[in-house]
Amino acid sequence: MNRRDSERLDTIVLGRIGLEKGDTLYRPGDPVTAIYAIRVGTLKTQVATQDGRVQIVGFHLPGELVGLESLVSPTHLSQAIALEDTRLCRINLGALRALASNLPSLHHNILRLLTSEVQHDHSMLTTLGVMSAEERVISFLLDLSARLAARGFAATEFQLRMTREEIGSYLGLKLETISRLFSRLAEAGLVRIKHRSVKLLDMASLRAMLERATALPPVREQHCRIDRLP
Amino acid sequence: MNRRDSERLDTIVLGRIGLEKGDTLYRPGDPVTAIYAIRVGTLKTQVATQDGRVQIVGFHLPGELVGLESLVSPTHLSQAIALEDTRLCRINLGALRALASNLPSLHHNILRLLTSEVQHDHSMLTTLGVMSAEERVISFLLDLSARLAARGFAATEFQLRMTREEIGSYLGLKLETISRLFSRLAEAGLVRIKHRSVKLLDMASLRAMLERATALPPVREQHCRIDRLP
DNA sequence: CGAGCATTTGAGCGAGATCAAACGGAGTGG
DNA sequence: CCACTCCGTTTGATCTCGCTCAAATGCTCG
Repeated sequence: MNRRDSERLDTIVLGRIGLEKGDTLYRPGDPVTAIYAIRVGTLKTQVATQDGRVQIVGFHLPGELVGLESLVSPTHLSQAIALEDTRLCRINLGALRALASNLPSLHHNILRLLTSEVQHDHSMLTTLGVMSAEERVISFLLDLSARLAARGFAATEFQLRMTREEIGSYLGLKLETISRLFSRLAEAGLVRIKHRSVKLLDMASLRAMLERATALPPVREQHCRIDRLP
Repeated sequence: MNRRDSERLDTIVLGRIGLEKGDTLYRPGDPVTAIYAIRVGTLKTQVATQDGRVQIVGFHLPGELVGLESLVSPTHLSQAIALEDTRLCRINLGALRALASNLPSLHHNILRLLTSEVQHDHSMLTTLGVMSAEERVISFLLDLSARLAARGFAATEFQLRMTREEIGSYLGLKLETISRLFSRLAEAGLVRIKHRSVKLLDMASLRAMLERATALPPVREQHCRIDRLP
């Protein structure tokens, strides 16, 4: 999105919202009237099952958007909750739609954001589907690090804004498992984790432990009829 | 999408493709030139890790679209493979974009399809994150049943087009576990499964075993201050 | 009819869950 | 300012569900 588009985008910002830690931005069933850009703070989005089990489907950092997946739904299907005191821009959906229909690049960007959401979800499905607990935790730390770095924050030293239980919910593990694995990684000299403050000491080794598992692979041989990958 | 739009859509169909069982439609790294509508047959889409572990992220039935998540990406990030002999319509992406910019309802529909993809992925994340193996298998059978019914096929009696191993990859389980659970559900009189042919005998009980786990909506308390400015 | 692959079933194992207890830090009220 | 309390975190002991390894059976398709 170029500067001019950004300026026109500013015209559809409805207002600013402040949330305190624990506040809900929206919940399942709420009518969808806006999407949100995070100025300061962190949110989680989660879906819940009838019996109270919760799956956290995303953590959202400053500079990222929230609520995009509800773009065309009449009501929200997930719940967004602030992990700390947070300030957001509220972006009017109707105005956004109107503007987008006159601004192909905006439309294209919305599509791009949505598809990258899908691709992130696919990588999370891979994480939950095939990775060991240790790999999931490393993958979580590296993902957080990369996203913070992309926003201009330090890549190797940061504060966790979520509890062990929330990390566990996100990764399909229990809080004790998260705690144990943090301890084990620290023992191995790969990280230093005290409470919520994290320092990644050996990014290379952490990445190496994932290379076994991560990465959307390069091209494979040309013929059809590959029904099993090596 | 109404009838007139559908007719205009027909004008951008590039051609028809036939795939044999096991053929790859596209693979990671391929340039994205089209999306596909399934006329007859079934596909799986999967992402692979460097070391060869595979996560199946979707099964795609007749009448559904494939490749939508690559809409704005220059190259594919996943691989699509036919599970049986399959015929598809190839939809030219450039033409689709051009048509969409003159046809707001088409644009809206594309967004709707993408967001429902996101929501399906969120429900899969919940499945992988919090459900037991038995719940996952039931959820898989009911999802398949519902999607087949939505396309006019029988809801309680159908053929599986995928192996136990593929079901396992989709659900984050091993093939032996799938087989054992099929046997157990059959023993309990809830289903009849012989090889690839499935008959759901007691949908009510199956749903009940999931209700514990599924469904999104209960509202929680907690206030949201939408009008407090930073 | 035979070969190869998918499926079923059994036995034993292990990663992660569960149960339990102690510790520590942040916020609150005296 | 300190003590108390609450909650998040750490760590240990044990258990269990789903995995691994193994072998037999049965389709499917050439």
